[in-house]
This record gives sequence, C-alpha cells and structure tokens, in this order.
Amino acid sequence: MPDTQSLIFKSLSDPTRRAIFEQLCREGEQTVGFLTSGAGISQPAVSKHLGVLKRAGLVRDRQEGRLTHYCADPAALAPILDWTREMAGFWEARFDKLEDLLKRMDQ
Amino acid sequence: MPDTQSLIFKSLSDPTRRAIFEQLCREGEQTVGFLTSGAGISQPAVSKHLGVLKRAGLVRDRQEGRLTHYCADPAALAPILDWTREMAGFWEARFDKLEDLLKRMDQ
DNA sequence: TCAATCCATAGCCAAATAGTTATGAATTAC
DNA sequence: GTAATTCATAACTATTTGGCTATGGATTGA
Repeated sequence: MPDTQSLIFKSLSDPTRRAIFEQLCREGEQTVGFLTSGAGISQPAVSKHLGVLKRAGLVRDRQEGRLTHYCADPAALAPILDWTREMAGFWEARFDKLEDLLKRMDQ
Repeated sequence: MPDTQSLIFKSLSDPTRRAIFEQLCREGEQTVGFLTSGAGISQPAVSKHLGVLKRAGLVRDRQEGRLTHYCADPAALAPILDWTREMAGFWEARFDKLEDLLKRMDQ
C-alpha cells in the first residue's frame, strides 16, 4: 500500500473526486444517490471515487437501511497541510541563511 | 490541459517526484545529474519527473552550458494550500452553524 | 410475497503513467 | 577535430486509472 501522503494527493488529483469531496465539505453528509445525481457520471463510478477517498481517510460512511451516507473528514487533510508548510519552511530557511550571508558580506 | 490544482496534486501524488521536489526545497538549486544520482532511477525518468513538476509550476530550470539547474518554487503550492484551508473552513462553518442551532434549541 | 430501490462489486476497455533503453543535440575537455 | 559529458526526447512496455455496463445482495414498499 502506498504511503498516506501519496494516497491523499492522488485522491485529490482527480477533479471529479475533488468536486465530490468539496460537496461533502460544503453540504455535509450525503447519500451516494444524491452525489451521483450531481456528478454527471454513473453510480458505480461515484462509488469507486468514494472508495478511493475512503481509503485515503478523507471520507467516512454510515449505513442506514439501504442508504449509505458519506461525510468528509477534513482533519485527514492535516498530513498534506503539514508537508506543504514544511516545504515552504525549508525555502524560507534557505532564504534567511542567504540574507544572513549577505548581511555578513556587507560588513 | 487539466486545471492548475489537478496538475499540482497529481505532481505531488508520486513519491519519487515528491522526493525530488523536497530535495530541491531543502537544498536549493541542483543539476539533473546530481538529482539522478540520489533518485535510484534512470536519468530520463528524472527528466520526465522534472518536466511534470515544471508543467505544474513547482520548479523552474536554468541553463548553464550543458548543465541544467532546477530549483523549487514553493510559492506555487499556494493554490492547494488555499483550497485545503477552504475545505477545512467549510467544515468549521457547518460546525458553527450546528453549535448555534444547539444553543437555540437549548433555550 | 413480489417489485422496486440503493449501492457495492465484477469485468471490460481506452487512456494515462512511470519506468526502461536508445539516441541525438549541445557543450566542454583534450 | 575528436572524444566525452549532460540532458531532453523518442519509442516501447507493464501497470494503473477512470469510465462504462451488468449483476446481485440488502432493504423497503405495495
């Protein structure tokens, strides 16, 4: 199995899947049928997308009779938020070091 | 051509590519040859990864004789940082609304 | 009970992806 | 001038991906 970050980034790299996740973030819990009605693709395709999002931890499902409700778990975005900030941080650090160097050279 | 967010997410969904980008963020500008020496894959494979990162705006290249230097542009991460924060925000908003509702019901 | 609804899974297909080797253009070194 | 180095591109391959239709289990409604 791929690492968590790859799973999350890959999940979000597909626009359809991102739209489904966004819908769940905006509107809260939704059934598969309702998500399908707005997605422009077949129900099995939506189910597969939901499966991918679930494997990445981005959504959870809840059974209720024959309905399956899905909801987003935005907390699962934390790993990529952290990683992204870390990358920006490395860059800042190198920039600071350069600034220091220039300052020292100036004296 | 896919939208910018898809390009960025897709670029970062591959661990090898993420490692290359991370290397450039940590260490700054590097040649293709040097990146290849640490990547564990062939030079053409590295070049292709760099091409993908470049198309997503995540890296820039600079020619110097027969050497090609690549450097990261972490500012290009902004779109997905914004999107991620927006998603978390929607969730917060719904949570606040629920809290309000509960408060009103309590009275 | 029988029909209808909801959704997950299976099986198929075309396109994209990540790797490879081979090659060639441009530059540098001898 | 010739050889060596650097890297991008081309051509190929195996795997993954995102869509589809078909199906069937579980639940609900008549």
